Amino acid sequence: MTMRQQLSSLKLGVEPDLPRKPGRPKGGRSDQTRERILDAAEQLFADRGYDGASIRDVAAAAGLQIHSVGYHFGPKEQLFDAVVARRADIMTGLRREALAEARQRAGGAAISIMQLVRDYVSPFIQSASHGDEGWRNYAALMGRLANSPLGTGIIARHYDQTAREYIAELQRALAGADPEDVVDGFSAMVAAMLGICAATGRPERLSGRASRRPPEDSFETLVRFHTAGFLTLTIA
Amino acid sequence: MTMRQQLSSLKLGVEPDLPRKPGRPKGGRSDQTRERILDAAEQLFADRGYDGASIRDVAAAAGLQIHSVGYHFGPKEQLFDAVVARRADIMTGLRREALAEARQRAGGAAISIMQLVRDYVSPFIQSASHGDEGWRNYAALMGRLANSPLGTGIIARHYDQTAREYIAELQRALAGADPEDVVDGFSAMVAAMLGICAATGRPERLSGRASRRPPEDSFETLVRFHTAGFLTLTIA
DNA sequence: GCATTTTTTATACATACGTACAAATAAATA
DNA sequence: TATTTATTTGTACGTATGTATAAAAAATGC
Repeated sequence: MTMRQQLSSLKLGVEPDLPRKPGRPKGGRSDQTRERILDAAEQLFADRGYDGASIRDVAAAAGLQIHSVGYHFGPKEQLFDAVVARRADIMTGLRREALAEARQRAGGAAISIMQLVRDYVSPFIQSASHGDEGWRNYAALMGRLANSPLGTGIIARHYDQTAREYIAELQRALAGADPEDVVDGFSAMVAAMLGICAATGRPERLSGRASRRPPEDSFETLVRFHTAGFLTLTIA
Repeated sequence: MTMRQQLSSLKLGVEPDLPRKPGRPKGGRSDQTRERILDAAEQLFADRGYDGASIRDVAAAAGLQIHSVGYHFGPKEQLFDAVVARRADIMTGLRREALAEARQRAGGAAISIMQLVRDYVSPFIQSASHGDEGWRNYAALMGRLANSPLGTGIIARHYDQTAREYIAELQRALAGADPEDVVDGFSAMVAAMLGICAATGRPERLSGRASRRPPEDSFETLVRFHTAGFLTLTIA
């Protein structure tokens, strides 16, 4: 029995609802099907990676036949991109909104480092900890994607623009700091954010804790920790 | 043409040397074969992930027939573990050595935060930047493994013990800080370390730089940044 | 010098994969 | 009511996968 087969026998959180009959569904039922496929793909890609999750697994987890996935999303790569894009758009919206508000409050002055760190990281960690299972799967998927060649292009497409805006504000608030250092600090912050939400169990093992520390607690630590890190970059 | 097939046509750094004949090679030639297989597997696992790299690809990259891989390493999972283990042992040795020296220098007193950060991170970043191609591939592989379920057990097996020793020293140096915060800081440090060596090209894109920043420069920034982060944890 | 061991090649097998095609069915449209 | 469109099912195809078996060939050991 291969590892993939072992994994395939795992229960998935996406309940198959009902076996459905062929035929055009009434109303926008197809949108619902698309969401179900994306949910199932999100979980499987997060758990097993792009190559480890098959289209068959996705279809089965969504309670559909194989070809329905291809019908709605085309080839596998497009399905993967659709999974990432769905919540990336939401995430980017939240971050841009927070940035706009912070800019307004600052009224022309530089935004504080702590505020920038908080505003960038908070939507992700809040979604991953308070959101539904889909958000948790999405967070795990993004963590897995972070250092992989496959993820690079997708992340660039969906997240780089907003990242650059935050970096510009960080550099403004850290006048005198080497801009490259600020980028490194930003990268460190993102890496820590993804690590917190990955739920690998490593922090528990390293601290001897029995249960997982609430991501909100780690979030507060992350904000303090990385704010201090950024501030030290101004000291040449 | 599938994506995997496109990738398969890429040139690999492991040159096939010569087609060899069957039969027992003289001397410890088999050790050399094992190293070649590990080198090829290291690169392919780093580039394409566990499921994305096939045993056939590994064998071809090493200039061998398919079954030679299975002969030397058994099933695929054992090959993967052997790839990780080979350099993990070296890395762990360097870190423990550095820690022992630092303890001796401190002579019973707590080791400085900056020293601990430097000693833990330095072997990895130095190997990944000054070492041969194998070390670069290994660093990329570890980054890819960091947030994946598959990597969790392997990392635990090879890296947790040393990590706990460093964390204990960090907690000693940060008397008064919440031990859980220290673990979060350590996790952040490791995540940043892996991100620097992943060579995804994202820092270049975010900073507008044409070429990659030398990892040594990022290393110095990481040390400063994370030392400041740890120090702020003592302020309740 | 002959038998044994080690390592490699060559081939085979059952399964899983991504994708495509044809048919069926129900809603929407006219 | 007749036609079209949208969506799902069922099946099929060629290829790739992990693993196993059999054979061959070179070095070693007695």
